[in-house]
Amino acid sequence: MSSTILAGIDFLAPSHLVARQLIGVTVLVDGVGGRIVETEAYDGEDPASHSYSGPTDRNFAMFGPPAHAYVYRSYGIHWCLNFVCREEGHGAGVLIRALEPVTGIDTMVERRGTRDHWLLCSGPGKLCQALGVTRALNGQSLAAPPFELAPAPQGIEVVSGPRIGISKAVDVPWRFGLAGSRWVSKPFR
DNA sequence: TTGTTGATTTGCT
DNA sequence: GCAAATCAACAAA
Repeated sequence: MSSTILAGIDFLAPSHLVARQLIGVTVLVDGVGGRIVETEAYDGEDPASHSYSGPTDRNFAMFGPPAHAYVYRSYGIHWCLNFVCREEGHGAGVLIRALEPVTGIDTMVERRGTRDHWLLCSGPGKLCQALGVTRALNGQSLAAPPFELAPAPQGIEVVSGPRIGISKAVDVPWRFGLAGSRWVSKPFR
């Protein structure tokens, strides 16, 4: 029960609220990670969400307990990391789109094969490669190793806008980012 | 410099 | 068989 609250965030809240609160939170995977600067929210009534059509072999983690990880393969090539929420019994989650590298940068550079720090985590696929996220972490609790979450600092400014890379419900402004951050995958208006 | 296209797995029709 | 919550290589100007 109490395990649904991590880093000061209640993962039982609606996914767009969780997405907003995740901005600025520091997340580490096996000691490698950084500060979240960009997220997107998805819920069970969203045509763009994987959970829209009910549980499948791939997305069952989204219908599991909140504050857990949902990892899926995108376009057959990349991994994408989500934090699971629960919204009135429907599958819901928050896609981690970008973060600012803080800890274990050497490891990220090695895994990504680039020394350009801008390209380490500025996108969901890159981020997962940099942090070593694979399907082995699907369904894992965010409260237990290798995950580690630290609360966001106070007074940060969050901006929102339409989501990216989807073809449905494009107008829903459920993309959130840290205002003025250069680490996002695409700048906000 | 910007724009377009290929790669590859998974799930649904 | 087709489409997808992406990324990076390559072509053109």
